[in-house]
Formats: sequence, structure tokens, C-alpha cells
Amino acid sequence: MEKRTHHCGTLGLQSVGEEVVLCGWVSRRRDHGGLIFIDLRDRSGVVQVVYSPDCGQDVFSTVETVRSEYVLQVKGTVAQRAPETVNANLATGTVEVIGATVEVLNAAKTPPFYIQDNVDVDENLRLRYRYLDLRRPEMQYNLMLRHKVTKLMRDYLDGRAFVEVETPMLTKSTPEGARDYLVPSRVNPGKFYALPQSPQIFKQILMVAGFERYFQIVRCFRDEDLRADRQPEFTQLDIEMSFIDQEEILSTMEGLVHHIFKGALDIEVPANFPRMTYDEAMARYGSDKPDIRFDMELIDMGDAVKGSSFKVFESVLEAGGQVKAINVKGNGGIARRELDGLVEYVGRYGAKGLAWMIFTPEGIKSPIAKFFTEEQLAAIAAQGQAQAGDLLLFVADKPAVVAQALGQLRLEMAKRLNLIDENKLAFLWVVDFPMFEYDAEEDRYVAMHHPFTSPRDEDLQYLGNDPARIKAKAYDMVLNGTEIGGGSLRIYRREVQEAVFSAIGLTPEESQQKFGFLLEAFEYGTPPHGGIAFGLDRLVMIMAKRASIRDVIAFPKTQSASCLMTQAPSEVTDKQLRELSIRTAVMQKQPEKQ
RNA sequence: GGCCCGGUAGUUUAGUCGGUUAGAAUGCCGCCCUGUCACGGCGGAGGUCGUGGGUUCGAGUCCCAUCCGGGUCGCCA
Repeated sequence: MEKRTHHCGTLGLQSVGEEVVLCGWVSRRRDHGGLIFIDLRDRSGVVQVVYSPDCGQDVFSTVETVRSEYVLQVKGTVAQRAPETVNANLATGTVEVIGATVEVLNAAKTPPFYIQDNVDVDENLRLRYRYLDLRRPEMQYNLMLRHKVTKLMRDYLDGRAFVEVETPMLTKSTPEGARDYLVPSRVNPGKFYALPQSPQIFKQILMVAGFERYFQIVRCFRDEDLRADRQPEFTQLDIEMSFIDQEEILSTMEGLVHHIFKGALDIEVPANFPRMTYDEAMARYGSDKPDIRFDMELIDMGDAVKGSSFKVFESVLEAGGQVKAINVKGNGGIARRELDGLVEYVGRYGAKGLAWMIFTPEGIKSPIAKFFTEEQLAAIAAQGQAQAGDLLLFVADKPAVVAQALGQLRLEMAKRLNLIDENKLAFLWVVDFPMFEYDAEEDRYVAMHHPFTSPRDEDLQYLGNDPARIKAKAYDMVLNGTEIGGGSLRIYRREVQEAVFSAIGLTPEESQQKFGFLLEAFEYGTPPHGGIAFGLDRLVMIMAKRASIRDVIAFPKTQSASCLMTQAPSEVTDKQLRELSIRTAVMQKQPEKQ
């Protein structure tokens, strides 16, 4: 086999006259009988190769047998195309290669779908034949973009004295947080490792060890149900720093994001991102990861509607709940049927109903208008800045339900009305998260971020008596309504850590058993430290403008956590199970014959 | 675990109220074709209608169950 001299997509007028050797796949073949065109594709792009009978009978009849996705080595001469045959749609369209010889390096079966962009094909098929799917230029672009992003991350962090350290994949199961993936230990019968949900504790231990600045691009595992933006294994950029305050972390990360977008997409993002407290985000957007590419904020209508004869609102307000609304500007023409659908929509988020008012030049159209006085209606219009043509949508409930239902409704209405500029990049820091949230099912407080997060100093006094009012030194980076990173300053004193464990219901014995090594480490000179972790898949997904992280992961899993290409997970032999001292409660479909 | 959507030639799909041989495009195969680039022309092959059961004289179509995939709620510190 001769040595390849050029890549297909790099040929242009500068190459005219050169003899080239190309390798690649047959993207298309156009056989005109006495003239055969082949679009040859490699990683760099596509170039047209022309064979005429001038290349000899042997070569020509070989070219006649070539089919889609055959792997070829082509030798020929680059020629400028006649002006009328230039293809403006092809990067290499000003030239073509006059084929002299061809070697079929490998034949190929007819692929089950076209190897080209914008294919409308079932994702099943794409995943089953992932090697063909990944041959498509857009998928190659996605993975190359991902490569660029991780390289830029490493460059930036390396330039700022961060050290990449690997942490174990076989680690210890943690009681808090997501369900662990478990790995049985053969040499310790009945015992299990857990695959890491994140290297959280290890990176803190590395701070105790004195590395000062750590990062790792690391796979993490969570055995929870999948979504378009959730896979059971995903990749984090994990970062931890010592002797810093929150401001230093945030600005270092803003610099990182700036560097990534500049380097990978040549997009200049702001040097500093806006900050918003968690409380403000929940009040104005009903979400801790608001999409601020558009307005339509939540409006508190409590004062405006107070004292009406509408019992639903009154009883909610009396019980300490909220009445809030969004103003869907100019959507007053909404169909009655669609409104009914919206009631059902907010119901999915726990709202018991959805009230509406349509503002028209003739007045307010609304089934609930009759419960309000003229003054109250005027107050509602003023508070909601409602003008003729606008639609106000109200939810009255407990604050958490109002936030979720209206927050989701806000996003849904923006989607329906096309209010979101897809070319916008809206970064945001959400700060001052609550330290704990109450888990009704378990009847205890759980850490909102994780239990290693430091409470604000001024709130430490409430650890024993009023955990709900404690704010944490925690922060999330939000991009276009997606949480792309989250972190915190950590606890670095044993007694504070013990108090937090106690607040989430761990007994001293349990704390010792689960996290004794960490508590002990805190006693050997632990620096103040903190960090953050970015979701690489989500970040690249947004950068590539894709709707699913499956499109930026080479070999993703389906919603039932299986791999359609390898058929994982699969059954194992009885012998394997015996060695692991494991017996399953599931009937094996195909019992092993032994 | 709940709810919603989908599964018909290799692929993307049409299929009305249950009624003739399940139709189209594309791909594939053969023949023709020296300037195409989604090449073109002529001809041809290709279907367990996801699977199993039921209703019916008759099921792609109706009913039940089930499998697979997607979205979503719960869940995901």
C-alpha cells in the first residue's frame, strides 16, 4: 500500500497539478458509463475523483464494481475544474482528482442508512450501527469539538498551575445522593465497590495532601433514570483549589469558559457573568437554573388579588401560599382549547389549577374576573403590566409548587411562541443556595448540594436548631437554562463537618463508618478549599447546538441504560457469578449449560 | 413506578369506517449512458405490517398482553 499524501478535504486550487494518493470511503458514485465520478470521503472532507477509460481497462472495470462505503486508495492528479463544472456546495469543489489507479482496500455491505448529515433515521438504527453513524460529518464534528474543548480545558488549567490527578473508579458506596453502580469484589465475598458519582472526597483529600490546584476530566456514574441530558455514565471537568475565596473560583471559571468558547467556536463570551441569588432566581424565574435569554418573569400578585371573593386565591394566601402570574405578551388570541391544555400542563408539576385573564380593548376576558372589583382588576393589570392583547396566567399554591409550575410554564410558552433566540448564550451564576432541603419521604433534612459544602459563616449558629434558614457557600453556573457546572467552598474543620452530618440525620457512629477517613484527614492540617465540577457532555451539547447529549457521546446508552451496539448489559455465566459469591433473584433467560 | 408518543420493504413513510394483489419515495440489483455532483433513462427484486393472544366471514386497521425505542413526572445530594 502506498503512503497517503493528502487528505481529501484539504485539496484546492493550490494543489492543482500535484500527484496525490488519497485514502477514504466512497460517499457517492455516479456512473455515466464512459465516465465515473466518485466522491471520496475521509475525516477532513470530500473530494471528487473522476475516472475515464483513459486510466486503462483494468482500473476502469475495477472502479465500475465500487459501491458506497467501499474503502479505497486512489492515486491521481489534481486538476482545476472547468468553470461550468465547479461545485459551489463542496469545499473542494473547484478541483477534482483525475484518477489514475485505484486499490479497493475493503468492500462494504450496503449501509442501512445514508452516511450524510441531516439523516432522518431512527435513533435505534444509529445506535446499533454507531460506527456508521459516527462516520457522518456532523457526528465527526461533534466529537472533534468535544476533543477541542477538553484540550482547551487542559491548556487553560495547566497554564494556571492545576495538576491533573486520577482518582479511583473502584471506590466506596456513599449513603447520600444518587444510586450507586455497584461492583462486586471477588476477593472480598459479599462486599462491593461503588463506581464514583464524582471524585468529591478524593479531590478534597488531594487538597489536604497539598496539591493546591487539582483538576481531572473524569467519568462519573449514577444509576438513575435517563433523560435527553442524563446518561448513566457521564464526564465531568472536576476542579478543586486551596486558599481561595468564592470570588476567585468564579472568576477563574469565567476565564476558563471564555477560553473554551474563544478557542473552540471563536465566540467571545463576557468576561464576567451576572450573579443571582438562589432566592432571587426562584422568585423571578421559578427555577434555580433560569433561562435568561428571554423575560416573562414571574410576578407576585399576592397584594393585587388580596381581598377578592375568589376563594381559591384567598385560601392559598391565608395558608401562607403565593399567587403568581406570568404575562404572555401578545398571546391574548390563544385558543380556549390550548388554555385547557395548559391547565393539564401545570398539573404535571403539582398545580391544582391555572387561572387566566385575557386583556382586550373591550376589557378583561376571564372566568375569574367576576370575583374581583374594578380596583382589584386595575391593580392586577398594573402589577402584571398587562395591556390589550396580553395573557396573564396565574398559579396559586405553596411557593415550591408555584415556582415549579409557573417556571416550567414560562419555558413552555417561550418555546411555543418562539421567544428564545437560539444564537444567544446567556451565562449566569446562581449563588447562595440553601444548605439543606427537607425530604418529606425520609422525614429529615438532606444537603441540597452535598454534605461537604460549607454553610455561610454567619449561619453556622443555626446548624443545630434551624437548618432550613442556612445558606451555603455554593454556586451553579447556568447556561441557557441548563446547569453546566456546580460547586462550593468546602467544610475543612472536623467539628463543622460533624455538625452537618448530624443535621442530615447521620449518627456519630454512621459518620465515622462512612466518612471517618475524611474527618480524620481534617485533623492533619486541611487548607480552606473549594471547587466546582462542569458537565462536559452538557456543555459540548450546547456548544454543538444539539438537543441530546447522546449526540456528543461516542457510544451512549438508551433510556433503559443499554448499549444497542454491544448489547450490554448482558447475562454472565454461572461460573462468573459463583466466583463473585453472587446469586441473582432473576430467572435467567438462557441457563448456562455446564 | 406513572403518563404520553412511536414501531408497516434496507431506509423514510401512506394506508380513510375492518373488505380486491399493502402503495410511494429513496436505496439495492441488471441494462444503457463521457461532465455529473441528490446525475439521468429503462427494467427488476424486495413486506413474519415489533411479538403473542383475542373479536370477526375477514385485522396493518378493533381489544388485551408483551417487547423495543423516545419524551416526560417521580428520581437525579
